[in-house]
Amino acid sequence: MLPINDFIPGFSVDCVIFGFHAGELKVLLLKMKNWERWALPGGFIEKKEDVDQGAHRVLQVRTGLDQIQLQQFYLFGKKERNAGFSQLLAQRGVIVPGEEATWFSQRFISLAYYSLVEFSLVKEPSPDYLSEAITWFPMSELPPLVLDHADMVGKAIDALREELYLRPVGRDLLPKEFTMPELQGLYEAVLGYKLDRRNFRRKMLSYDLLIDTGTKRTGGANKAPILYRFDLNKYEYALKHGLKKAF
Amino acid sequence: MLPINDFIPGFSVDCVIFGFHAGELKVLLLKMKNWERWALPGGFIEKKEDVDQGAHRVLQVRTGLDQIQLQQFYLFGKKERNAGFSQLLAQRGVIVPGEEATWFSQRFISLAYYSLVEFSLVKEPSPDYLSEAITWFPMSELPPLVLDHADMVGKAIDALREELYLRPVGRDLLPKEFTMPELQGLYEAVLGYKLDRRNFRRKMLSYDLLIDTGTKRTGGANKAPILYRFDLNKYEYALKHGLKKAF
DNA sequence: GCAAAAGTGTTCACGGTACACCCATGT
DNA sequence: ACATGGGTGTACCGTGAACACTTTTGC
Repeated sequence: MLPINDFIPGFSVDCVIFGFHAGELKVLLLKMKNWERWALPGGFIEKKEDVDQGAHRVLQVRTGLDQIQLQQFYLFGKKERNAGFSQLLAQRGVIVPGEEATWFSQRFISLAYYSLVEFSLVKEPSPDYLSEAITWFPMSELPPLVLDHADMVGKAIDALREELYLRPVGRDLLPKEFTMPELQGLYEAVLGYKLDRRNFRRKMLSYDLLIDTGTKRTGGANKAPILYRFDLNKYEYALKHGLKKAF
Repeated sequence: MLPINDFIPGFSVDCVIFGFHAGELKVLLLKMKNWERWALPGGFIEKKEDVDQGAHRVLQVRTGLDQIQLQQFYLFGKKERNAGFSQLLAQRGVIVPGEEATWFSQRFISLAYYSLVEFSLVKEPSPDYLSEAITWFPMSELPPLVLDHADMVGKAIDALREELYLRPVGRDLLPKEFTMPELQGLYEAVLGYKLDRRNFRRKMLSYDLLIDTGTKRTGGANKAPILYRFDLNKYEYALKHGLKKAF
């Protein structure tokens, strides 16, 4: 099963993966085996790898997602946060008594990351030994989660909203090409309220991050919106230096 | 010595404590015993306490600082970050071979916090088993630090600067009563550049966080500046909700 | 009275907000 | 043609940036 002896004991990582689809912000969750509870993709870090690097590995193994930006946002370290969890896993036959149950019954602290990924990047990966399904859930309709994972999602969205104030968002959540209304929908989904169409467009264009591809998206019963893509160099620069100054 | 068995293995916390004095931003450092290197106040977390709670305890024990807001900002988890450190400690007789040396020779990951404290709160505490002195250093003249502690200071100041964009700063760094020029000096010290006196004043007053105490600071060969204090309720509110919206 | 530094005021440009109007597309 | 939703324009206000003048204090 798990190569328990290779892992840093008592330490785990969990990833809040945000996606954007059908005008809604979604979170990627794994279904626990034999249990009507869901969990963030997470796992353990090997003794011989960097923590950040291990987080990428864990995410890749459990969701198939590769080459994803992961952003640390909080270490969850309450003493009782996983008390009793090992028993619950054992009761449901997910783990077997012995070394494995002992491993899970340690006190764990967990470093949480969040990430923005394009919705379509997630293929249905083969379920692993802990999970039997992987699904996007809208932020507004999260199922019951294990442990403090609901807290994690809450703190992650807070962190993402703050990010929005200082840096652009969208490159990793949208397809390469997208329309202005789609980008606005994303901002609205993250912020949780509506924005003025015309002012949003002007403001976004003023950042000088968008390139007009010259093509339009046809198919709707309305004027075909312009397809844009991000100027990746300028986007990177804006990520590093922020969009504006306060003083 | 250390109650090693009570600690979470392989995990530590470190605190970047910022103070403000004589127009400069300073960092609180402890001098290593028998060694021309300095370290951030840090330590280990007990198995029976929350991580955040343990960080407060560590800070209290090593610096005497109590009732301090601590803000997590990054987990330092590079694999080799403390490789060889145990030997260095042993060579200098800070620790003795055996259980203690084994403890320190584990791979450690370290959660870093930053905090803002009023300069005068730090009394010279009795040095502990690892350190022989405790001193404020100006950000611009940091001495050689152990491990990745210089990185920690760097990332902490970055985090603090971002904080300045969204929330007020000053309550914890200044005395109860302070003048507008003093507050401006603090902002300039954090940001690293000068601000316009008149515009700063207007902007700060517009936040509606300051209360005119009615008294002035005399003693300088110039017009006596007004003493202000923060409206603590409004300050708390601003901390929670941020100073402005971007969208 | 003079230097030093604080308090107050004014002007200008730009960005944000709140609108109304026109245009392309599919049915 | 018409409904739908995207693109463009304008007027107003508030904030931020740049800058000049007056006031107070200690020597």
